[in-house]
Formats: sequence, structure tokens, C-alpha cells
Amino acid sequence: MNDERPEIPDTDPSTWGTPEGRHMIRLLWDPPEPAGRGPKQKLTLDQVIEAGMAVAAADGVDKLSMRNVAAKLGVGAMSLYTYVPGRDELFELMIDRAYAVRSMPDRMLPWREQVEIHAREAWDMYQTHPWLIRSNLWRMPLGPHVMDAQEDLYRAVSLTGLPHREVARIAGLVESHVFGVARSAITDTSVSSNTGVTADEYWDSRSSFWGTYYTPERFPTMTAIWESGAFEQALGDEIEFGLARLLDGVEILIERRTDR
Amino acid sequence: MNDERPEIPDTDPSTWGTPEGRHMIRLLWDPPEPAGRGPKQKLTLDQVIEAGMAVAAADGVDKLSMRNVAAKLGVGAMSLYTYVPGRDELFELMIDRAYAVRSMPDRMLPWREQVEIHAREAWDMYQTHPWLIRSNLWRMPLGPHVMDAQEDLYRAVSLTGLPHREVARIAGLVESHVFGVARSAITDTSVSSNTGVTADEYWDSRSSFWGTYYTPERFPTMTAIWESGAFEQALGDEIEFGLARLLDGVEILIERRTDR
DNA sequence: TCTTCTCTCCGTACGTCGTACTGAATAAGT
DNA sequence: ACTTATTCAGTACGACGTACGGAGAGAAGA
Repeated sequence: MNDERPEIPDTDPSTWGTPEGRHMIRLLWDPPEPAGRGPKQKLTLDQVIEAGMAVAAADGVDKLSMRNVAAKLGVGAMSLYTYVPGRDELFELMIDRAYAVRSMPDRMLPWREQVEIHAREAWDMYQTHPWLIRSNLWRMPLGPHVMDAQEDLYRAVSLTGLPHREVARIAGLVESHVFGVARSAITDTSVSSNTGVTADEYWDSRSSFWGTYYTPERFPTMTAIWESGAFEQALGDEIEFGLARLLDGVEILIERRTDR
Repeated sequence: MNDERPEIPDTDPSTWGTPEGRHMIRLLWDPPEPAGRGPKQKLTLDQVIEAGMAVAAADGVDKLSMRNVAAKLGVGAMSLYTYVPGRDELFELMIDRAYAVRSMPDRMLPWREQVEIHAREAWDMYQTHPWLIRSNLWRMPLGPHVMDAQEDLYRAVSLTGLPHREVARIAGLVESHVFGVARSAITDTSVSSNTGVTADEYWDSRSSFWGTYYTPERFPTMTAIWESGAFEQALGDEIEFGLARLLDGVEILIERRTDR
């Protein structure tokens, strides 16, 4: 997560940026004003967002099309554009919505526990909304819930007293870890929405590999790990091991600093 | 990275799996047989893969369409299907190709150095081929170069002497870290291929956010980090800090084990 | 040599997608 | 009652992956 802030002219903030950008920011932060003139809206923005999440949950994120979402709502596809600027923007709104249910750790706890709670909270979120992983989102939306979660993670990490640069890196480290574990867990569980192929079917289809090209001589370590059953998922502690190693490393860093 | 192996009947391996799966595995592992009967091919599989990589490098992975790749080669779109089963499969071949240039660390080095070299090698690869990050690939292809790199990382990590389950987790931890840092670095550098918007343009368009909804009171830690300049990229040591913390944590684990 | 069979190349076409444009219906402000 | 802003949605355009089928090339069998 990398947040840059551009140079800004010192005028009225409500004219900064582009109209589209302003529109999107408003959608994320302000409830949509109910409109004065024309006919009443058949739906609310929330309904559209929730329908989008329902489609993504049911059929996978590749099936998240304007037509599908509209169909789920019993509306024409183009009608959605009065609620939302476009597909990508709808997706941003869905993401911020997914972050909304996250609870923040008690600020009185030691930093390490707070970070752990944050990580578990993120892990739960990825379990609940696997489409967060499937999406190749390349930038977090600037929505209130996403930003609050970010801030809270940074806050927890900075309780270490480490310099800002290292706080930022450690926060990123934690997030990458959770994301990575979630990605591999979800990959094994779910279905490729592109093709409708389950994980099992994928491995079945390529099973010729194991007989013809995979040899224990070429891949001795992977073979040993495989045969030990260590590739199988553990139950519930997926992120814990890596998180523990990672935060142990941070604690060492703190000790080294204070020794000086 | 999670590798499952399905149950396999004890017969001729060349009949395992599906025809499509076998085709793909052969494309990855064996040079394509030059075909007996019909007209000579105008291209080679390698040319197709390289054209795909060229398109992805030039215009981004979203522009990687069969039509675009074919155009780059001066061929009809459908002709590609004699070389490659489809778009997804072409992409798998491109990935294995990207891994091909990676060099393996000296096996005589201590495990930690080997893992570090592996991580830097991956980092370099992501820098060279940013489309590896942009793609929301959900499973690594079973190609020789990808598999060799995997095996070598597992091998290096198992020099720690830790149990297999932990070796697997630590390897995943390292990969997630490099992937995460690469993702955020590439996001800041490059262009959203969907929209053709650069990172700068993105921040400009949304700059109204900073004036209207972002307040230092709500986001004190992010503000402090921002003002210290810590969000700016360092030069060259992007992955080093996190990697050091992470491997410090692993070393502690090893010490604890041997103390017993 | 002539036929047959297989393989390459690729034009056409179908169903999907995001969304620009347009126009009809609607309701508030005047 | 008239004006004006807004919603809803049909149609259409240009992208996409790729199924299908046909034309032509060249090796194998007669």
C-alpha cells in the first residue's frame, strides 16, 4: 500500500482533481443526495453495491458484469450508470464495503497483539469475500473503511517506536503475508471462474505431468515435503506461523535499537 | 504456492489426465514436434511466446489479446491456435519463459544467503516483467523453469533443518513478501492499462480527497509517515528490509529448536 | 505419378463485455 | 401548464476469446 499525495493548489478543495475523481470520492464518503428533479430512483446505491457483492460471491469476480448485476436487480444494464460511474468504480465501492465490517483492535493492547488482531481481521475478510483476492486490484480505493483500516494498522505498528520508514515497511510486510496466504488458500478451495474448473479438476487434467516429467530426482525437496503431507492446509492457523516469524523479526529489531 | 498431487491410477502416464492437460504439459516441457504431414509452419512456438511477452511489455497485460499478438507477428488471429491452445495457455507459457532466465544460488552458501539471492532474483524478474504482477494468475504453471525455481527455494529453506511444514510456510512467506513489494512498486511506477491512466494522473484526479475528507485528525499516523517522506521509494533496497526481518524471525525459530 | 490424408492458415460468426448515445417517462420548480 | 432536470433502458459499437469450416500445402500410400 503506497499512498502518494500530489501537489495541490491552495484553492477550494471541492474543485480539485477531475469531475470523475470528485464524483467517485463523494460516492465513497458521502451518502448520495436523493436528487431533486426527476423520477424517483428504483434502487439505492447500497442495493447496487450489495448486488455486485452477491454476484461476485455467487459466480466469481469474472462474472461481475454490469449486465449480471443489473439482472440480479431486475433492472436494465444501463440503469446502473445512474448509480455508479462504471464497472471499475462499482468494484471500488464493493471493496470499501467489504472493509466496513472490520473491527479495530483495543488500543490498550501491546503492539504485537494489535497487529495480530489486524492480520486475523484481514484474513477473515478474505475468507468472507474471496473475490478480494481474485481481483487484480492494483490500488486500494480511497474509501473511508479502507483508509481507517490502513491508519489503524500503521498506528499499531508505530507503537513499536520504530522510525516511520520502517513502520511503513512492516505494515506492508504484514499485509503481503496475509494476502499471500489467503491467495493460496483460496486458490486451492475455489473455482476458476474463467473456465468453471475446480481445483481438483485442474489437477486431474494435468495429472500426466506427475507421471512423465515430474521426477523425485529433479525435485527432491518438493517430493519430501509432499510426502510428509506438509502441503496440506492446516486448520485455522494458516497465517499464524508466518506472522509469528515476521513479528519475531521485528522484535529483534526493536531490541537492537534500544540496546544502542 | 501450493502444490497438490491427485490420486493417480497405475497405468501408462501418457494417458493420465485430459487431452488438453497433456497438450499443455507437453508444450511446457517438450519442444513441439515439427509435424509430419501438412504445410510448414510460418512461425515457431517461441516466436509466439516472445510476441506475447513483447505485447505485454509494451502495452500491458490487458492488451494481451490473441488479435494483438497475431498482429505483431503479421498473422491472422486464429492461426495462433495451431501453436497454443488459447489465451490462458499462452500466458502460462509466457510465465514459464520469464522464469527461465533466473539463476540459482550457489549451494555452498549458508541457507540465509541462498534465500536472499532467490528473493532478489525474483525481484529482478518482476522488475523485468511487470506483467507477472498485473496478471491475477491464481496458480503457477507447471512448467520446468517455474518448478525448478520452486524446488530451489524449498531446497534452500530446508537447509535450516526445520520440519517440512515450516519449510513450506517460510518459502511462501518469502515469495509473498517479494510479490507484495513488487506489486506496490509497479503500481506506483506504471500505468493502468485498462484506462491508460498513469499513477500521477490517478492521484491528480482524486486530489479533491485530500482537501475534503482526509484530515490529519482522522489519519494521524499516515499523516506523520507521509510528512516524514517515508512513503517514498528507497533506491534498490526495497525488499531487503522486510526480508531481513523475516529471516531474523526464522533464525530465532532455529535457535529455539536447537536449544531444546 | 496420382490420390489421399493431414495439417496450416485464416475469414466469418457467435456470444460476451463496457459503455456512448438517444429518447421516453417522470416529477419538481416556476 | 410549462420548463427543466433526472431516471430508466433500448440500441449499437468496438473490443474480446474462440468454434467452425474451407482453402490450400505437402507428405504418405497407391
